[in-house]
Formats: sequence, C-alpha cells, structure tokens
Amino acid sequence: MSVFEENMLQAVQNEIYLCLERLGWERAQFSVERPRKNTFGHVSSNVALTLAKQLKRRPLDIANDIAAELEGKIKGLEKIEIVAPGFINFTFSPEYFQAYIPRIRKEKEDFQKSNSGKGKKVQVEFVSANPTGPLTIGHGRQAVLGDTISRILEWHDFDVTREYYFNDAGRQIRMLGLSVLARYNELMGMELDIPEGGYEGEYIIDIAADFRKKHGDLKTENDLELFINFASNAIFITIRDTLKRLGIEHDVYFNEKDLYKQGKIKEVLAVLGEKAYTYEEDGATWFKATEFGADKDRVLVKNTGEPTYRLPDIAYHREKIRRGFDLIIDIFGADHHATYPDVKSALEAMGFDTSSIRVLLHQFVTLTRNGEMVKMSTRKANFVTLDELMDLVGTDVVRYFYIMRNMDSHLNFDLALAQKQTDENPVFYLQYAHARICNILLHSSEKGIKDYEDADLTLLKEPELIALMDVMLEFKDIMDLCKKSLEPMHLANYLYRLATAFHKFYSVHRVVSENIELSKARLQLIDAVKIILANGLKILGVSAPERM
RNA sequence: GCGCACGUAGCUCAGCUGGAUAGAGCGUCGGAUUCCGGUUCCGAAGGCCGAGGGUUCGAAUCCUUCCGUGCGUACCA
Repeated sequence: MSVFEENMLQAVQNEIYLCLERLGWERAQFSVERPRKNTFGHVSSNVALTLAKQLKRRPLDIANDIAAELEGKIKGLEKIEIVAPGFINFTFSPEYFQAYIPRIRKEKEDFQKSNSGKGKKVQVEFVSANPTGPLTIGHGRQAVLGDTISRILEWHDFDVTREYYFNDAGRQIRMLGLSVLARYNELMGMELDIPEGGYEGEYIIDIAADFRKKHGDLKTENDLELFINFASNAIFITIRDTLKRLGIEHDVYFNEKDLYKQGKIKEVLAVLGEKAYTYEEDGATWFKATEFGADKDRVLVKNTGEPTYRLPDIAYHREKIRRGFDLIIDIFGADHHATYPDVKSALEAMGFDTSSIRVLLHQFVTLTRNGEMVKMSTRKANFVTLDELMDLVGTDVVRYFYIMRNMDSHLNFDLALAQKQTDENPVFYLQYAHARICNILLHSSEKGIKDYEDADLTLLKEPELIALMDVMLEFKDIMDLCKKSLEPMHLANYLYRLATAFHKFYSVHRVVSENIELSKARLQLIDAVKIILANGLKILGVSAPERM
C-alpha cells in the first residue's frame, strides 16, 4: 500500500496550481477547503467561480476544463464532480484513508506533529494577576488560554517561555500591605481600620494571622515593607499552587520590582527624554502619545513622583524585546485593550521594532449561578476563586470549558450546569469516547484477538468508517489553524467532532465480532482514533481516561 | 461623545481567508439496545443570522448608518 505524503488539501491545491499553469490561466485567488456537507466530497474548490470573470466564460465550463486536466493527477482520488454554480468536488478513495492507519499507529504521539516553529523562541505572557488575592474565575480563562496556546506552539516545535509579570511594586501592592497591617492590628486588640480601597477578603485575615505566628507581636507602624513582602509572598505561593493544580507552570516570574532595582525605569525615562518624547507639566512627566495617534498625551510619572502603571509596562516590554524572542505574545483581558497602544508607541519612540509582539485580548467570564449573575471583585469578598471552581467541577472540565469558546466572546460559565457532571457536559462525551475505545481493546484481547497487526485494512470501507477517517486526517489542518489563529477553541471543537464520528461508527458497526479479519481491521482503526484523541486531549491539558 | 469588541434556534455557542439547502449541544417531543459500557445513536419541531443601505455572479461573513450589550476612554492596575 502506498503512503500519501501530502494531505488532501495540499494535494488538491498543488495540482490545481499546476493545472492552471498548463492551461495558461493566471493564478487567481481561490479556496480549497473541506466542504461543510459530506455530499460535496472530501475537498472542494471554488477555483472555476473565481476565474469566471477574467476568462469571461461560464464557471461550469471552466470547471469541466479543469476537471479534465486534473484527470489522473491526484493520488488517491476516487472521483471529481462538478456542481452548480461551478464548484469542483473531490472524493478520495477508501485506500487513501486506509493508508494512514498504519502511520498513525506507528508514529503515535508524533503523528502529523509539525516542526514549522523551527525552534524559534516565543514568549507567552499570561495571567500576570496582581498578587493581591487568590486567582478568580476571571483569571482562569487567561491562565488556561495562555497555557493551551503555549502547548499548541510547542507542538509546532516552538521554544516557548511561559512568563508571569509579577506586579510587586506600586499602589495596589501597598494597599495589600496596609490591609494585612490593619488585620494584624485587629488581632493585637486594636480597632479594625481597613484603609479606603483596601482588601476585605477573608484571606487577608489568614495572612495576618500567619504573619503574627512568624513575627510575633511587633510595634508595626514603621514596618509596612515587612507586611508588604510577607503578604505578596504568601499570595504568590497560593497563586502558583492554584496554577500548578491546573497543570500550569510558568518558566519565569518577572518581578516589577526588579525593573526599579536595576534602573530600567530610569533608563526608559532617560531614553524617551533624550528623544524629546516627554515633557513636564503640572508637576508630572508626560509622554507625547498624540504624536503616535493617541487622543491625548499620557502621564508616565505622577506629580507625587510615583510612576503610573504605564511606565513599568513600557520598561518591561523593552526588556522583552531586548531578551531576543522571535515572537512575543501578550494575553490580556479586554479591560487592557487601551493600554497596549501606549506601550507600543513608547517602544517605537525608543527605536524598537514592535512587529514581533502579538497581543491577544480575551473577553470576560460572566459567572452565573442558578440563572443569576455573580459579580466578582477581589477587594470585596464576594468572588468565587479558581480553586473553588476546580473543587466543584474538576480540572478537566475547567480547562475544556475555558477554551471551548472564541476568546472574542464573553464566556458564560454557568456554575450550576458545570456542577452537574452529566451528559450535558462535552468533556465527558469526549473522554467517554476514549474510555470506550480502551474498553473495546480490552474486550478484544479477552476474546482472544491479541494480535491484529496483520489486518487487511481494505476491509475498512463503510461510509461511517470513511467519515471517521476523514475527520482523523483533519487533525493537522486543525493544528495549523490553531497556530495561525492562536485560538485553541478550534481544537476543542475538532475533538468533539472526532468523538461524534467515532460514536456514530460504533452505534452501527461492531468492532469485535465473529469475523476475525474484519475485527482486526477495525481494531486497528479504533486504536488509531484513540491515538489522535489522546494527542489532542494532551494538548488541551485534559486527561484521557481509560475508564470512567 | 470617542475607541475596541460582541449581537446567529427557547438557552449556550460553531460557521476558518465571502460560496452550495445557515450547523451543533442542551432543553422539548418521538424512536433505537439478545450485542464491544445507553455517559451512546436516530428522527422531529424550532431561524427575515439585531435593523436599514451598499459592494458582487454570490454576504451570517466585507463596507456604511442606526439600535442594543460589554469593556475602555484615570496623575487606578
């Protein structure tokens, strides 16, 4: 049996290009895609439609010419059909699909793995939540998105650095220190006095108690720095543990504080000043953002002498570029969309090329419980933490749910639904397909079919099997799409479709039957399905259970 | 006001760079199992793709106006 090196889309596209060349027609823009309906074949192209205008001929006639010219050129092709208004549909033969089964089973986790990243260095910055409280459900979306995107890039052979920008300087962190101090004083018998804008969550009390355990009773008025360090460190540890529980570990925690210690903040001010992109007004230092198209200039250093968040952001991104990544991906919540243009402008003002930076914005998570919106705020204590969510529904569900929607859309996370853990949940449907395959493989060996390596794969030819194998081969296209769009949703949807194709096949055909030869062939098939399911789930960070 | 998004079935959402009769899950109603796990499968009902205009062979998709929702528009992060 021959092995087909290219996938269907590439093979068809290349042959159409060659065909147009032979016919002396210009290269037009045309699509080669998988049609929505399987009655349109496995691959479909609109090339005749797009050529109609420049050739001044009927699309159907053009399609006929192209089809005739393609005759016998595409390996593994069963038939070409021309359909009004001028689509050319390609149907591949069962042999084409069958040829992939041994490859999948041989290459296993490396099947169709891409090396298109060529080891290029990519930095993915995500979460970067202020260390002022536990991670919430809102942070969870970004955490899972960032990690899954990282996994997708790693699959494509990029060298990925997962990074967390740790805001351990500035006003918010001082508020945290003051809040813990207030609780500490309360423990010491003083009246509780949480500062305006301070943090009121229960965890502040716990930190204060731990502080007292470690440091005992202090006269604390002048030890704010001690409280800040203790508190931010305590919260850092809980954040890291929460992420670890989700299967996420950052390679680098970049401390904002270091930007100050190493003089990077001053450097940025100096460089921008030298190039006359800053000026002083009302006691503050301003950046001339209007010269880069902004509606107004921005403050970099307040009249109190304290930098705004923009300045360290600029300094941090300057460091990112200087560290020599080929690609820098920033994942931010939608509330940050206004800040990046300023950072970009400042970097360009300093003479940096910002084309390697790609900013991904994701919309918010709306949490509902019994149909009612649950509002989230770290300062007030009425939030649901990411840990609580994992307690409720498990990490597999959390990871899948967060990426199953387009990041441009609001994610509606219905807690009541998520807690159900029933068949309404796509994760179980998917995992069940994997578990079911494992069970069938187990069953077959109990039935005495231990070795099915010598199967006759030409027996795999029923429509449900062809449809299943068609979906299996789509894996590479989906991974390419994920890389291009940096949108893991496509993989989640794909795996769901793969599971569906398998369940449909299962419901009409027995795998293990009295017909030993047929059983062997189908065992090879489902073993291959299992491999692709497991590969995809691994990229999503979701487990592939052998039984449930 | 201005900027960035979003608006598709009762609900939650797909629909990739414009393509063929707009799809799925849940919910509703009705079916399928002597059998490898029914946590499965099949069928039905349910849509002026927010509204109007434009571009073209062809629009849910691109442009434009309007309406609605979210997030920004800080010397908060």
